[in-house]
This record gives sequence, structure tokens and C-alpha cells, in this order.
Amino acid sequence: MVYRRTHQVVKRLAARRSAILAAARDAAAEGGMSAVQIAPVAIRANVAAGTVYRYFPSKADLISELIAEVSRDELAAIRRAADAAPGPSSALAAAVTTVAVHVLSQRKLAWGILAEPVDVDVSASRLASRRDIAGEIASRIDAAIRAGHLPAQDTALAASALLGALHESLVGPLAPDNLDDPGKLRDAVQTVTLLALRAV
Amino acid sequence: MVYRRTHQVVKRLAARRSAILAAARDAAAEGGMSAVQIAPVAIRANVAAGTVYRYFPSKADLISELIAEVSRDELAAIRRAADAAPGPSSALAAAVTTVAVHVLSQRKLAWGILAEPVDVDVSASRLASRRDIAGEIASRIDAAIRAGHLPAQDTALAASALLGALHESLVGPLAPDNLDDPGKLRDAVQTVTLLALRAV
DNA sequence: TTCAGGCCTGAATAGTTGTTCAGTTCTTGA
DNA sequence: TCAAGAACTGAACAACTATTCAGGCCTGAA
Repeated sequence: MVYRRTHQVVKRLAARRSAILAAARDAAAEGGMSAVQIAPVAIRANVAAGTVYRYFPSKADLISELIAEVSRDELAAIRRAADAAPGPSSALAAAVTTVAVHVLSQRKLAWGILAEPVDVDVSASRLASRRDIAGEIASRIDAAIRAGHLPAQDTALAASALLGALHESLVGPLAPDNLDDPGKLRDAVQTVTLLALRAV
Repeated sequence: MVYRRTHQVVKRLAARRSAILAAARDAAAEGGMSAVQIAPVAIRANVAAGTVYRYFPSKADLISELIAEVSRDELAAIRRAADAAPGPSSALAAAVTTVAVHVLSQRKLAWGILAEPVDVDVSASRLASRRDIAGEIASRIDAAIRAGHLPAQDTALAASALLGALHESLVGPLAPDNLDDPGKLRDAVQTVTLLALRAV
């Protein structure tokens, strides 16, 4: 045995893997999912196209991991915001606001993660992403119900409806296009949040 | 001039065009948008692949027209239901219920029309479809507001949020999968309709 | 019946990208 | 410094389908 993975190499490999994922994320944030193609991503990450396949078995795996990563970040942000709120109702409000602000601040990425057509099958990871985030919202709704602040209802259905409303109105094709103005943006977030909370 | 389109020929051409569109619609209803491929659609319509191009300049045009057609039907159904209602509030409720029932009864088609990834660009016709239907809902919301049954609000935003909620919760990837049972289906429609109406 | 001209056919073409792999470069331990 | 083996390269490959078009078929007017 004349070659062994030394600590330094392990670190370099991990760094390269992260670089590829980051390149994919940048590409998605810039040009949507359609911009996440192996060759351009490889260039962004300073590797050859073939190298991508030493880290991800296929493009579907790369994108799936991208979706999972973004989803994890999102979930963590939601939890952080909700946990910092003083009670169940404001926790739900904070969670909803967080989602709204996040999707608005990275509209192309959000659209890519959520719904943009991709030429490979990533439905499983999209499903997982939605399930995680909807689950978190559902449990916040549930907490508010238990605290007597909301009427009893089908929390799972309510959570997915709520997310659908946020996504469609903020990053869907009908979303107002003047949301670059911070004032309008704040208004939109507030309006949609209120709408969502009234629904439950 | 020894050849002129006779009435009979014009009718045959129109029938063939309809047959191709119908074949595309059937394919979409059965296997989603991914099943709408030129060769299979041509077979369904009993024509050769090349013939499709005598009626539609490209696959994008075919699918765009399919979306427009389904959208027209949907819009007509919504108007019919809403106009038959006794007042603005129940008209809005009828409109929302109609959307819910329709998307549930043709889930694959609805998903295809609304959001399923397609390999050609159909964003323009999807946008138009959404704009039409959201516009109709928005005007119904507006009528209810003018009648004093709802608080003043951004009706366009509310309408798109409302449709997003319906779509995501009923045909989105998180939609309950046991909606084949008519009882459950009725429950889901009612729950989501209520949720939507509370939001506005 | 004839034939000019549009209509239809379907095999061949073409463009797009994900994926592979033989050859090259780099890393490790002796 | 060297051999062994891993990692990397990037051009070639492969697969999938939309699209084309040369040739055959059908329709309509004379």
C-alpha cells in the first residue's frame, strides 16, 4: 500500500465537493435551474466536466443535493425565527414571514428549487423539501391550535395551502414584478402574511 | 387554378387539427405533459409525425394551444358557476369550489397545465392562463368587497395566493393521495374552499 | 380521365447535453 | 527518487426527440 488518503487530501476532496455544490447553487440563483448544466457548473467550480462525476453519480444527484441543502438552510431559518417568538401565534407568524422574505430575496433560486422544469427527475427531493417545510409549518399551526389561538383543522392541508399561497403570489408567474423596491417588498410580505394567517 | 379548398376539405382540415389537439389533451390527461410528444400524439390522432407540423409550427405552439384551450374551458366553468350564485359572496365561493373540483377531477392534466416541467418554453401561455383565471377570481373578490362582505385588500395578490393555495394543496406533490374516495374528496374541497375564503 | 397542386408520410436529420473512459497528472510512502 | 495507485481531464460518445423534406397520394376543376 503506497497511497493512502491523508487528512489533507480528505479535506481537499470535501472542499472540491462543496465547490461544485456552491457552483451549482450560484448558477441556479443566477439563471435558474436551466443554468445548472454539468459543463458550466464544472467551469465555475474550476474542474473538468468528468470530475463532477467523481463526486455526484449523476446530474439528478447533484441537483437533489442542491435542493436538500437549500431546503435545510430554509428549515433552519424558519425554526430559528419561530423559536425566537414569544408565543405559538407569533411563532407561526414569524415562520410564515421568514418563508416570504426568503423566497423574495432569492426568487430565481426559490423558483428553481420549488417548481422550475428540470430535465432530470428531482421530484423525490422536491417532495422531501416540501414535506419538511410544510411539516414545520404544520407543527407551528398545531401549537397555535393547542394554545387555543386557532380553531381545530387539518393542519397538513392548511400548511401546504399556506405555502402554496406564499409561493404562487410571491415567486409564481403572476408575482408583481416591482418588488425590487424595498417598500413594496415589505408591503407584499405583510399582505401575504396576513392573508395566510387569516386562512388558518 | 385547378385546386381550390372546397368546404369539405376545410372541414376535414379543421377536424384533423381538433383531433391532434384532442390527442394531445388525452395524452396529457393520461401521462402528464411528458407524454405529450409529437410521435405518440400523431399516432393517437392517426396521422404521421410530419403532419402535426402542418397544423402547429412547433411543439411549443401545440402545447400552448392545449393550455389555452383547457384554460378557456376552465374559465367558462368558473363564470357559469359564479353567475348562477345568488350574491357576490356565494359567487366567489362557487368560483373557488369550481376550481377545486376541476383540478381534482383531472389532476394529471391540471398539474401538466399548471406546473409540470416541459422541454419547450410554454411560460407565455401558462402566464396567460393564470392571468385569466386569477383575473376572474380577483373580480369576484372585488365584487364581494364592493358589496361590503369582505374587507378592502389587494385583490390581484389575494387571487393568486388563493389559487396557489388550491393548487398546492390539491394537486401539488404534497396533496393527499387518498382523494379517490368521493367522501374524502368532498371533504378536501370543502376544507380548502373554507380556508381560501377565510383568507380574504 | 387527366393533371396541377396542395396534403400526407415517415425515415433521416440535427441539436442539445448528460455521461464515459483512456490517457495524464498528482499524491503517497519507501 | 521511484513505483503504485488515486484523482483529474476533456474530447468522444450516446440517447433522446423535435423537426425537416423528398417523394407519394389525394382532391378538384376541366
